[in-house]
Amino acid sequence: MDVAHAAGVSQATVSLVLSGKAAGRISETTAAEVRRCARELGYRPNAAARALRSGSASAVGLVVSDVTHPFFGRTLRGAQRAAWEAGHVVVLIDDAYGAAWGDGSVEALRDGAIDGFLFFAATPPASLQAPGSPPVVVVEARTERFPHVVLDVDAGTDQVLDHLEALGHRKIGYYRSAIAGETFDRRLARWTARLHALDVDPGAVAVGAGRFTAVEAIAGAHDLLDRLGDTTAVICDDDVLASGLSTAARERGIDVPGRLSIVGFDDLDLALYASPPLTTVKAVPEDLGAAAFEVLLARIQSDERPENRTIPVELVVRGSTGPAPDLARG
Amino acid sequence: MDVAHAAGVSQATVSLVLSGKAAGRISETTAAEVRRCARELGYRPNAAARALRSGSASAVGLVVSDVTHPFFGRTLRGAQRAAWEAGHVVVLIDDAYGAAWGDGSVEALRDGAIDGFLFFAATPPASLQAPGSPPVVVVEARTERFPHVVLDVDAGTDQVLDHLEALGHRKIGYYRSAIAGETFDRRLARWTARLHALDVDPGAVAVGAGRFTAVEAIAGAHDLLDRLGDTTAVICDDDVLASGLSTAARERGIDVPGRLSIVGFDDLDLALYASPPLTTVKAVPEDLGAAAFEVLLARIQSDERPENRTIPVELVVRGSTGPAPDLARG
DNA sequence: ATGAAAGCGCTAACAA
DNA sequence: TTGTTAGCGCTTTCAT
Repeated sequence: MDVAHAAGVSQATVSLVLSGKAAGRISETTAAEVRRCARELGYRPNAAARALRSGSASAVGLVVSDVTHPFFGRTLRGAQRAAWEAGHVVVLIDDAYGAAWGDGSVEALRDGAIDGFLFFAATPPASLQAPGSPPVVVVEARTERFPHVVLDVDAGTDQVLDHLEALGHRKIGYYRSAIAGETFDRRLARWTARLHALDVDPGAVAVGAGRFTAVEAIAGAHDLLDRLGDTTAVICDDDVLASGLSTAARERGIDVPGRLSIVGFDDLDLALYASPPLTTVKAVPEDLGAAAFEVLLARIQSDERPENRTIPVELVVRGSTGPAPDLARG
Repeated sequence: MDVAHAAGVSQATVSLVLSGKAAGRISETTAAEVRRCARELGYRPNAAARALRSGSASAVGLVVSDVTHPFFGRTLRGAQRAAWEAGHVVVLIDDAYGAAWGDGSVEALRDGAIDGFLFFAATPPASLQAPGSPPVVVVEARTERFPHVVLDVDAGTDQVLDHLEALGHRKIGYYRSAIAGETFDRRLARWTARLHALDVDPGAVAVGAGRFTAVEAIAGAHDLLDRLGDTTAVICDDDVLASGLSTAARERGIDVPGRLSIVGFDDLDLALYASPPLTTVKAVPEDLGAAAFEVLLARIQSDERPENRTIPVELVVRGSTGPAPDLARG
């Protein structure tokens, strides 16, 4: 049960060898023997002791507003994988859109257990802004206080609007997220600016809001369709909402894209099941997650504030968008 | 910086108060003062030290075969929530269907950091069967070696088959998971038995296999449809596959449910976006996850092997199933 | 190239 | 009711 004893060396030697700090300090013969004994005895260093002594737990906390959303599942995968490769472990906290914060849940992740936090579209509690708090990186929200990693939603939204405009659409509606988020605010701002440029009153096109579940996305979409008017295209804050809109339109017999073009965001698997498949803005959430971890790691290791990162996105045109109909004639 | 000092008591008193073991041992006056000082100084106990000393990290590892699958997102949420309420933290490992195991990833979750493991449709490595290993509970797979929590897939499959049979279907095909899993084997066994009872040769109906991504689910569905023959209904191992089949059928102009009935499994949000919405077996993955954590906790605390648990499921009939067509006439 | 020894911040047994 | 004390298993400095 005792590697040091079995190998006939001191505890310190074992530590050096097993933590990879033996180079130039311990003879290769000894090191090999230590490793052999460790393997034989099934020895694994105690993480708690290591964390206590070294002050680093090799663990980061991921706070996600909704583990259930397909986008976050993939972001999580990217972050988890990057963390794993860097020898870090990932602690998951599902915030359920703020439901968990009332009692200061993050604080419960006690010192010593976590080297830093990643917030995925969730807002870090005030306590993490205090000096001496563990480092924080925010994903998909630009903040002053923390370094962040975001999708290039401005460019994505512009591409969507360019595409629709090229197809002749002017009355472009918006199906928004009912969940607040800086990322959604940015998209809204681009859309508003574009409508103004087109000399269209944003109040005169169909707008709606929905939450990220099928039932609510479809219900919200019906509300929006009730007020469709002469709107010929709707851009959506994500593919869940877009799928809801696509489903609602089908339920009403509204032809997509003949009567209505729909554009999603994220390029989730969902986009391919819709009929017709959704034109959407392709993001690679795995990259987003991985980049976020890298930034956090840089922050943990260097103590300097790392650069913010922006992950590119790309418009993918599928069947849900088409030329604007001439409603005056139709 | 030092609560004991600030409150004028010993370190031990602080420990007792802050870990809730003060009842009947420390005066309420003292306890209140300690708590006040702790709050004032922003003191939080060091988790690593606590874990080292007490031998329990209050953390469990969740090994998931695919964080990206909507079913697991919800299962994860259930487990995470239950763990949180019990004061435990959840460490996430995304196995990516076995991709991560080559280098013995779980072993890297070093002793002292994890009190136990939950395996979601992933197979615990041999090392966790050794005596002295942390407790393991397996989710959605029945095993001899470990306690487990599963959905009642037998009952679910039977309900599906009853439903289809009542609608007059005899040639019932099967769209299987290309990913192996005990849960899928069970469903297959029920289906095989039923076909035999109906005097139908399982080799004579349409069968296919697919993976849980849109692209592969749709591709696999097309393969299956190539060999549709006189099959009038297909049951699917989950809603992802069923959605793929629904999409593929639409692409081919196959009427659902007029020509082909489709049944899914899980009742994911996906089921509602399909057209028509999918008849499926409703599971509540949050319950599954929560139950799994409870079983693990029981195992951690009592050291006895806890009872296995089975979570009930329920058939939800929607538009994707209908009476069997009379193919001879058609 | 290796060992001895101190101590990270807690908890629990024992004293008072 | 509270304080004293001895470690938990490691890493790290300082000797050798």
